[in-house]
Amino acid sequence: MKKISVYIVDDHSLFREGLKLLLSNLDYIDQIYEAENGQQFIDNLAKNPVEIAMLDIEMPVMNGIQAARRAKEIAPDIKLIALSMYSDENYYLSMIEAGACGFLLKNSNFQEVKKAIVDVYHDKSYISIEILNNILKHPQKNNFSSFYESLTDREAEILLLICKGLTNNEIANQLVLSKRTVDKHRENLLQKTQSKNTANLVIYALKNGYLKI
Amino acid sequence: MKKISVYIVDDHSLFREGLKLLLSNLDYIDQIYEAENGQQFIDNLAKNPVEIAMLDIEMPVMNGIQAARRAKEIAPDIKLIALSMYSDENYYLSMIEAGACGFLLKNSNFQEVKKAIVDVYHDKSYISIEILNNILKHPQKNNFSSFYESLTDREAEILLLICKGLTNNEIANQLVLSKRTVDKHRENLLQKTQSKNTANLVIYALKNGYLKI
DNA sequence: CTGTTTTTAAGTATAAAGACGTAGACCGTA
DNA sequence: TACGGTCTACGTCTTTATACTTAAAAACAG
Repeated sequence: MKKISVYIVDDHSLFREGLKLLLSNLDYIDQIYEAENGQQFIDNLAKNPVEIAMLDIEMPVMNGIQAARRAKEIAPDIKLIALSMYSDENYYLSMIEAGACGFLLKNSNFQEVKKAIVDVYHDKSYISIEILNNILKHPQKNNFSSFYESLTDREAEILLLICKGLTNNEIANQLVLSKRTVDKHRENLLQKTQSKNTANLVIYALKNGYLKI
Repeated sequence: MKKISVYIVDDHSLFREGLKLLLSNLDYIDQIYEAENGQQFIDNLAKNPVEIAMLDIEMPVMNGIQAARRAKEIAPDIKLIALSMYSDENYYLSMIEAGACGFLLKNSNFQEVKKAIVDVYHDKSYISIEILNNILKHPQKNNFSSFYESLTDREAEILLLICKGLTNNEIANQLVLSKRTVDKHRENLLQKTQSKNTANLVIYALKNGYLKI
């Protein structure tokens, strides 16, 4: 079997180092490159071509979804494996659409990682059983409607400020808008996210990667 | 030098496996045990005594702070290293109070991990420079006042319901209380947690382990 | 250029939250 | 028993948030 080169893209250095060491012990793994965010990965992908990239979804600077899209533009044949947390459930469809064909939870074991790499390398898709379970348990969270009604940039911006505890008035001042405009954005946010109030909004923001704590 | 046994307590299996492999290559490391949450760690600590435990702060079932307290009860001489994310800044004091004397960010490199283990083993404390920076940048978030005014059981109960998005009226109905009582509890919560509003309360609940998502 | 989405803004309501203060009941303990 | 802390409850007033509607710029894609 031809050896497989791999890119590990994750913002936690320890995680990268550990995974790299685990993979380096496999005889069918060739080069292993690291990047600490999507931007760094994209910037160096041409220089370091790989068969497989393992992408964390939540990362600073450029997240896994954007990175996946760009990677497929640069190297259409690249295979992408998403490394997700439980909390990333709402991103799965975006990742599929961006070209990922492997899905691993970060708390899956190394056996699964190896299987994912081999499967994906052979043009099969791999999804860890926990993720599948998760999707089946929360079908409403993974349907396309919620996916298509994603938040606009402005809405995401305002959502963040709401989560920081600013009132509509304060947000309006900060963004130089009318308070009524912010009122409306907030109302749309509640509707889009199926939230009843501010508390629900904060939880939504957290679960959907808009807010990092 | 006597060899050092280490417990790795983290809910991400891949992270554990990677760190374990990294550590196992060091000649001064003896046994390496793993647990995927605080409960599992505490349950097996007597069976697997170690010099050093590396504790993730945010974990399901039992978090790092509770685990640290219990561990010190079971094995007063154990040395504890907190493995934190950027987001755990509000936990530092709790972790110090719980007995941790090492602080590592998960995106620190393996060099730092090694130094932390050696330092902590020799009764020195170790704190990664990024964490120190972070504390110095946000001194108000790390003061003792908030730490000493911990919440009562009732307050914690009501905090949870607030986070779930219930209104004071709904909470009053659910707990068979007057709405005015819930009003008062909420007011006290805001004061104790130094929060301005519901959004701040939810964030507080998350950062302080009252709420798990 | 045209249709769509996003962003902006406002009117008019009601509901909920937040900021003061006060005070009795209960419970463990010093 | 007396004290401190918690839990309960109420009054009043101000500020914020929520719900419903309408609509005009602005940005953008086909």
